[in-house]
Amino acid sequence: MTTKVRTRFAPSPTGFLHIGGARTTLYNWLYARNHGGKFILRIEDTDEVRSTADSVTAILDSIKWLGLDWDEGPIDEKTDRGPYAPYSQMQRVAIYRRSLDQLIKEGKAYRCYCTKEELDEMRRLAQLEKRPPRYDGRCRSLSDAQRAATEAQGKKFSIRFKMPTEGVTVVDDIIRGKVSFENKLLQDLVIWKTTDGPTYNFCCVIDDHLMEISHVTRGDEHLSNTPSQIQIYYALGWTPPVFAHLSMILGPDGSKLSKRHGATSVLEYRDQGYLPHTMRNYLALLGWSTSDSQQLFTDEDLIAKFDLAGCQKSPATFDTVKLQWMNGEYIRQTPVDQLVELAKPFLEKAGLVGLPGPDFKRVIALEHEKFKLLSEIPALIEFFYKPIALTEKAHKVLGGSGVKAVLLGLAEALKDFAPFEDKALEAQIRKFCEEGALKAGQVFHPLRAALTGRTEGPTLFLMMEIMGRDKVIARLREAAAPLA
RNA sequence: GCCUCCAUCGUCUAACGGUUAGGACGUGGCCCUUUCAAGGCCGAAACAGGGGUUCGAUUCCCCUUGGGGGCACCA
Repeated sequence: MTTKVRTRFAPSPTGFLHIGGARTTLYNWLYARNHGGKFILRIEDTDEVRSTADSVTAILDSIKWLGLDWDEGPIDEKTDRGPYAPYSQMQRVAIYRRSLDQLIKEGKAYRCYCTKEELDEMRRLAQLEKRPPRYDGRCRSLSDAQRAATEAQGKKFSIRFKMPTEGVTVVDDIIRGKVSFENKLLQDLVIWKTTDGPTYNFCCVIDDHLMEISHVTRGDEHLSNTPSQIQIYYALGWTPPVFAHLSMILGPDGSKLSKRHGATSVLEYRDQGYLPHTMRNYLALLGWSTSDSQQLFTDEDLIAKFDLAGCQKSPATFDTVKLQWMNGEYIRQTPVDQLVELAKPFLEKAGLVGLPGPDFKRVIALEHEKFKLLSEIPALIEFFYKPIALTEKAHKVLGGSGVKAVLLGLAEALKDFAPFEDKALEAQIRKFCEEGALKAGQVFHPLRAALTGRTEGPTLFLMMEIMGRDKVIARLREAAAPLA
């Protein structure tokens, strides 16, 4: 019998999709696609105070931008698609309540009347006495009479799940192997809040079972929840899915990746000008690799080769430098027409769209191999469109002796020169050098400085062709004017 | 404090007892070149430490050290 593969990503909408979540999504997606299975998106919004609709939107947008699709789940803020709808937990409360009733009826869960203060005190004492800080089970064996008396006082209650007190629970993890936990260390967790709503560890189990999830792949931080969840599966008479816990992503200083390390939201990477394909490829390699250490993958390649069993157990450091290198690789692989489209929002933002000047396509093609980020395109090409501002180095180059005569001479030599094209221009300018007994460098460097305001930039003559005669002559004269 | 996981170049990683410990990013040098890139070639750079097991350990076991995660009526 073959089990069909069904994976899921189940974010709680309390913020943006961060890099770690993106990788978890990617791995689930890859695994499902690799096995011809389904990838499900489920929204875990049981935290009523922190969950927001904006977060749901941001998460959906992030996953879409990454270029990943899901077979079941919310398709927008209002609509769900798939046979197990709804896919947002707050719309599934009636379902959880049925399982809750079952557990209570079978004596596997009980009412707990402890207040937050009592629980805090319990934890504090336990810590003090160097015992594991866990709920001591004081409401577990209340008699009916005690219960009635307590409730007569109008005390509110939560509902706790009775964990086994002996034996071990073994988590069989694809990545980590068998991990055992002593049951006496598990605590009776709250599965239903005082506010009459379900908690994460409860919903998660029920949904993964009902949605027939075959593989639960999630972050390392959930590993210690897993034995408790497994016990809930057992209590409900269900078989747990296969688990895979991914190691964390760390910042450059070795601590958990967070805001102080820079961008953590997927959307920020979009806004910085990374390509979705770069993110997919880079994230895939952060904790997973092929035995030949292949670096660049097409999506088909990635789907074909990806395997959860090959994932690294140790945490990985997120390296922006390598990310940028990879983005440069993929930008170079992008056809110019497409690159122009991708650059549009950035050109727009920089105020270059609509200004007189050459076609973006020619300019972008000219500098194509230089871009590492889409966001740096405007700065590298803006001298074609905006008045130039001299960098310090360029200023120095123009201040050299004899530069004024060179610039004016060039303006004269080019003012009627035709055709105003790459090769012809090069021949003409080299001739100009010869006639003036000038070294190429003595002419090329001031020329570049005058035309671009900088000392580095695109290949000179093709750039002049694209810039056009009028602008070239004007800038030569403009640069020469203030010189002695 | 308790539970649990992890440990190869600066970083991501390969190695499934026997290798000159391989690749990639970054880095150093050279080449190409009007500049900056891109590209090509060459180089430096790692098995955390200590015990075992074994003819032989980066690889298996134990301890130490270091790091991560968890210990909520948050997910």
